[in-house]
Amino acid sequence: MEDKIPKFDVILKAAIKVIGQKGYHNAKIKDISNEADVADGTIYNYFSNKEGILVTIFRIKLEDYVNKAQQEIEGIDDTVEKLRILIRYHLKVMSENPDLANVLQIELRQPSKEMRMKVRKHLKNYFNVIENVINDGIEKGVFKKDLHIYLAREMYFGTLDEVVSTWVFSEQHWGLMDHVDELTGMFLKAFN
Amino acid sequence: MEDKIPKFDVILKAAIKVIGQKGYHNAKIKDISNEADVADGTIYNYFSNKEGILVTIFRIKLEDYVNKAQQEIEGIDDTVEKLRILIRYHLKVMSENPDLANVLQIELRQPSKEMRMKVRKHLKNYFNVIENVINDGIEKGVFKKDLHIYLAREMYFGTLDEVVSTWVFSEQHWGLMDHVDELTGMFLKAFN
Amino acid sequence: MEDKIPKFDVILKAAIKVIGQKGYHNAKIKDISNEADVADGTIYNYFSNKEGILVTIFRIKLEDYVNKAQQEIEGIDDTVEKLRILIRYHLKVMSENPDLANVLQIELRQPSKEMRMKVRKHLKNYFNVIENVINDGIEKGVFKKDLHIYLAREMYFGTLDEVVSTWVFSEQHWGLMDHVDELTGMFLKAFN
Amino acid sequence: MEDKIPKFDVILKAAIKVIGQKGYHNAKIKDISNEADVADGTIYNYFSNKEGILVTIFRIKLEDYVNKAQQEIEGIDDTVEKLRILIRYHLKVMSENPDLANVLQIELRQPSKEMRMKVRKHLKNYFNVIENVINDGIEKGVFKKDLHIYLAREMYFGTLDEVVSTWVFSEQHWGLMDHVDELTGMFLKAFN
DNA sequence: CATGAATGAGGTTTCATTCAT
DNA sequence: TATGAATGAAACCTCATTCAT
Repeated sequence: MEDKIPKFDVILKAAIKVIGQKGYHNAKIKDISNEADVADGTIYNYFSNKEGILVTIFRIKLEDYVNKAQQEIEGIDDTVEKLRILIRYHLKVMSENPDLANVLQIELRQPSKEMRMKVRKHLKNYFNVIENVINDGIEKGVFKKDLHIYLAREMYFGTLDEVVSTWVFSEQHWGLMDHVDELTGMFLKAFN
Repeated sequence: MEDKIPKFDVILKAAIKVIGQKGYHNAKIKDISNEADVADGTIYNYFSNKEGILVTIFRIKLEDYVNKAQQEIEGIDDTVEKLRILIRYHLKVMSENPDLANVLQIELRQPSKEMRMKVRKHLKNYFNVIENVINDGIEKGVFKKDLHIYLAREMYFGTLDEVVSTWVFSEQHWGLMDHVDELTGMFLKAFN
Repeated sequence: MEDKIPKFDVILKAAIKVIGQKGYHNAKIKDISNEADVADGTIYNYFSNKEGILVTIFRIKLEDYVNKAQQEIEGIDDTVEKLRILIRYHLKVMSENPDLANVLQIELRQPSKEMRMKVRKHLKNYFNVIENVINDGIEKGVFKKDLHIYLAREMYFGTLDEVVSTWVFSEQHWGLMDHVDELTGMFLKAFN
Repeated sequence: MEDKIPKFDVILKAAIKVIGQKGYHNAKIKDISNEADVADGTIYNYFSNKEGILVTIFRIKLEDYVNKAQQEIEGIDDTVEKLRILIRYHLKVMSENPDLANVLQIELRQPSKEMRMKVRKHLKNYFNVIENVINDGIEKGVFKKDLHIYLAREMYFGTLDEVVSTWVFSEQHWGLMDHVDELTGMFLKAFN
C-alpha cells in the first residue's frame, strides 16, 4: 500500500536540494542521482539534459508560486492587505524551502542569454502579480499617481530578494518572517 | 616610448569582460587570454588559478568602489544629499561598467561557501558605507528612530541591485541614471 | 558466451606494458588507454589517478609474487634448494614479464618520498621471504654464524636485480635462466 | 679577489642536488635555477636542454669517477687489495655525495632507449674498471678459472648499488663504509 | 523503465623553452 | 652573458551523456 512518489518528483526534489546547496555548475548529475537514489541514466528518462532540469525547476516552481500567490490574494480588496499577504507568502515559501530559494535567486541571474530567455517568461508572470497589485494601488489612490511601476516592482522584488539572500547566507539563525509588517510599512511609504 | 599598460591590468580587464558576459563557469581561460591577447600561461604569472581571478576582481574593484564612494560623500553633511550621491555613484559606476556589474551581482551569489567567505569581507566594507549613512540619518532625525538598519540596508542594496540587474538584462536601451531622484525620494519615505 | 576479461585486468596489463616500456613519466594516460583499447575516462573508473595505477601494480604484483614464491619453497627443507628455487623463480617471473620487471625495478626507485612509502611495505614482504631463508641457513649451519643478514639480502636482491636489469636492457638475446646454478653457487660461497 | 666558481659548475651542482632529491621528472628547471641562484634562461647558455643536464651529469661524474678509481688502484698489484680499494672508493664517493648517488642510481635506469644510449658508453668505462680487476684476479688465480665475468660484475655492481640504495633510502643513520671488509670478503668467496 | 559502465570532448594548469632587453 | 616574462603544447582528469543489458 505504499504511496510511491513518481520518480519525476523525486528527481526534481533532489535536484533542487543539490543545486540549491552547491549551485548549478558544481552540482553533478551523480550528486542528483545519488540524492534521488536513482541511476544516472534514469534522470535522462525524465529530463532532456542537465539544463533541462534547471529550466524545469523554474517552470514548475514559479508556475506553482504564481498560482498559489494569486489564490492567496483572491477576493481580497484592500491593496495594503494584498501587499502584506504577498510579502508574507514570499518569505514563507522561501523560508520553508531555502534550497529552492537558492536555486531561484542565484540561477535566475545566469548571464547566459540562452538560459535567461528560457526563464524570463516564467519570471514575467511572477512580476505580473506584483505589478497588478501596484497598479491596483495606484488606481485606488493608495499609492501615488505618478509611481514608477517598474521601479516599484524592482524595489519590491529586489528588497525581498536581498532579505532572503542575507537570511540564506546567514545560516538562518533568525526568522525570515519576523519583518513582514515592517517591510509592508516601508513599501507603503516608499510607494506614496 | 609607448605607455604600456601592465599585463595584470589587461588580464583583469579582459576577465571582467568575459566573466561579466558569460559568467564565471562559462568563461574559459582561453576566452580570457584571447580577450587579453596573451597566452594561456601568461594568466598564471599573475593569478594563482581561475578562482583567484574572480576573487581579485572582487577585492580590487570593491576596494576601489568603497574608497571612491567614501570620497564622494566626504565633507557632505546633509544625509539626504549623501544618500542621493551614493545612489548616483552606484548607478554611474554600474552603468559605465556593465560587465563589472554583472560579475559583482551574479558571482556575488556563488553558493559555494568557500567562495562566499572570500568575497564577503570585501562586501562588508561596501555595506558599511551605506549603514553609516543610514545611522547618520537616524541620529539626525532624518530617518525614523526605530528604523531597522539591516532591513534598510537590504532595501537600499537589493533595490539598486535589482534596478541594475534589470538594466543589464534589458540590453541597456534606457538610462540607468534617469531615476536617481525618484529612488532617493522612495528611500527617504521608506526610511521615515 | 565469450569469456570477457575484466576491464580492470585489461587496463592493469596495458599499464604494465606501457609503463614498463616508456617509464612512468613518459607513459601518458592516452598510451595506456590506447593499449587497453578503452577510453581515457574508463581508466578513472578503476583507478583514482595515474599514481594509483603504479601503486596498484606494485601491490598486486608483489603480493602475488610473494604468495607464489612462498608456495614454491613450501615443504622444502634444504636451504640450498630453497635458495635455488627462489632464484629460479625470480628469474623466471622476470624473464616471462620483462615489462613488469621494468616497472618493478625502475619505478621502485622513485625518489619521491611519498611514492616510496606507498611501495615500501609491499617490498618489505618480498624481502622477508629472502631474509627468512637466509636466517634459516644460518640456523642450520649452512651459512656462517656471523653473516650480516641485511648485507646478504642486499647482495641477493641487488645481484638478481642487476642481472635482470642487464638482461632487460640487452634486448634479451640470451636466456635469463641460464645462470641459476652458477648464481646459487656464488651466493652459497659468499654467505659462508 | 673573490674566487668566482664558473656558472657551469654552479648549475651542475645545483642540478645534482635537485635531481638527486626530487628525481629527474619532478625537478623543475626553476628549481635548479633557484638552487643555482641564476635565471632560468641562463641555464640554456650552458646546456642545450633539460635532458642535456642529466646527460652531462653522467658524462662528467662518471668520467671523473673512472679516472679517480683508476688512479686509486694504480700501482697496486694485489687483486684483493684492488677490490677492497674499489669497494671503499665506491662507497666513499656515494656516501659523500648522496644526491649524486641518487641521480646515478635512479636515472641510470631510464627506460627511455634514447637516454640509455647516451649514458651507456660512460657506464661502460665504469664497468671496464671492475671487469679488469676481475680478469686480473682470474689470471692470477685469485678467482676461479671459470668465473663468469659478466655475472661477477653484475654481482659486484648490483650489490654495491643495492647497499647504497638502502642507505640512501634509510635516511643515512648508519655508516655506508662500515661494511667494506665484510663485502670484500663476501665477493672474494663468491668469486672463488 | 532502470541501470551504470563506458565514452571522449573539453577544461585547467604546468613547465620547458625562447627572446627582447 | 644574464635575465625572467611570455609562450603554448600537452598532460591529467572531470563529468554530461549514451546505450547495451
